[in-house]
Amino acid sequence: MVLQVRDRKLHSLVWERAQEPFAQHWALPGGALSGTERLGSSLGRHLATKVDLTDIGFLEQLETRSDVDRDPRGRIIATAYIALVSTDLNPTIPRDTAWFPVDELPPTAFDHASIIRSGRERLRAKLTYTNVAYALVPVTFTIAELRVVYEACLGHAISSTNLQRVLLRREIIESTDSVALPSSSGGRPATLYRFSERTLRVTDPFAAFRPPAGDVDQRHEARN
Amino acid sequence: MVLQVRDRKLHSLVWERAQEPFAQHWALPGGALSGTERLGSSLGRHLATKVDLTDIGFLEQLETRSDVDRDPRGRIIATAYIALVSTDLNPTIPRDTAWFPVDELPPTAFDHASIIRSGRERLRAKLTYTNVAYALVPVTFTIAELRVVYEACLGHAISSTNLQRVLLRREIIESTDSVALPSSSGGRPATLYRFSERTLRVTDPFAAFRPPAGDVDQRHEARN
DNA sequence: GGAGTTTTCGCCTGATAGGCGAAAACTCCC
DNA sequence: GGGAGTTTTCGCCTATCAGGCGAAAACTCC
Repeated sequence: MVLQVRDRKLHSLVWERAQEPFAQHWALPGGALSGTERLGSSLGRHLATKVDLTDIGFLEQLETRSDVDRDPRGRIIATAYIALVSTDLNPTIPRDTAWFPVDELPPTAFDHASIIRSGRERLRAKLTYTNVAYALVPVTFTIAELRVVYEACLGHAISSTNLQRVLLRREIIESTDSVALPSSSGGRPATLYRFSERTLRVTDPFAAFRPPAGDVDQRHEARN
Repeated sequence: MVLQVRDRKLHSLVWERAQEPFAQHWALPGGALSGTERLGSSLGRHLATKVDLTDIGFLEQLETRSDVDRDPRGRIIATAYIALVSTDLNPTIPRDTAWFPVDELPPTAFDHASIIRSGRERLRAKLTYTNVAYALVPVTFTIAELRVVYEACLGHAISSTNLQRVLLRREIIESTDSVALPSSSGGRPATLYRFSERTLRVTDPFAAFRPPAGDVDQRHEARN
């Protein structure tokens, strides 16, 4: 499932199926697994050949569906992934492919609508306690741009004041020296920000239940 | 992966393999998927037939492994699940089966050690922002018992004072009228508590980025 | 130069994690 | 029966962080 914020809405990349079952319905990109390939790289290959998407900022396994009747042809097991694409990319896509807002999906094939809902929830959750947003925006961005992305994914309005303060306080983003080009509508030119890290980092979800201060946590030294 | 807190440590149920590959190594319980079964019920069947574990309080898909070389016999794809068992259950298990502390694992088969690490991390995370602990303790329990469970899973000491206050404040647990039998070591008899809900409920991971107060969130009415 | 826009910053409030210590309610032993 | 020791529970206080509000800053356009 390839997700990108376009036109202030969270979109998913979908393919129109030519063959039965579900001909003329929209399906998530993907395909059968070759015998010598891992799931992750299989997805990368499918995307690179059909769409010119080579730099995916974030790729994560979502879940595996095994319902017996999810495919009328018989038992097909599918593992869904989430891929996030930055707003500054606009890959050329084949004619049978389209971006659809996740909240205004056309008739979908298989259980793909349900998978997309599940993926959106995962993304919503991760936005609030990780820095995944780095994969959804360019390397540098303004708070206003970042706000649009957060609003599209979370599905509700948020204040740019809060967004800026919270992310700065958590040291998830940091300001650069440069400012964005003044917009045509006037207003103070926005500072450009960047993510301090562009790899996944989780903010401790709760202060609660943390080890007491000064505890060295001997039992789990090899934390990873 | 069946997890239970025993003797103040988080344990995983493992089977000793009789056949190659990895004969005499310990592996996670599980088996091949029958043609007409979903992954979840397949796990239930495998557990019920070999071990008398019928009431699993919590069962959740963890992840699917697809590395080409994870099984020397060839490409085998495996989907791992997490099952949580309450401390008051002690199922009879076959002779080739054992509970091992997740931090003191014997030589394990395949990538199962890595899967167990991954599962432990998932459990740690969920303990801090959900009420999953309901599946690890009996219906009623004392704060001291609950603390042992949390400490075993989190891997560090926590204060029962804080645990009690935080979980009560979040309305995750509530006190009952009864008290536990006085322990032989003396001390004030502990109040018995229960989880207000015994189905998974997530505490909002952060206050940040919430919809502004009074916002009805029209765009995501059909939240599920 | 003034009006309108957008961004940024500072001040304050409210909620919550969590440390510390005292009180409560027991058992055991002399 | 009266300590002494244990364990649980409660109250008080503090530190941290989300977040509302408003003012100042820095532009464009007329």
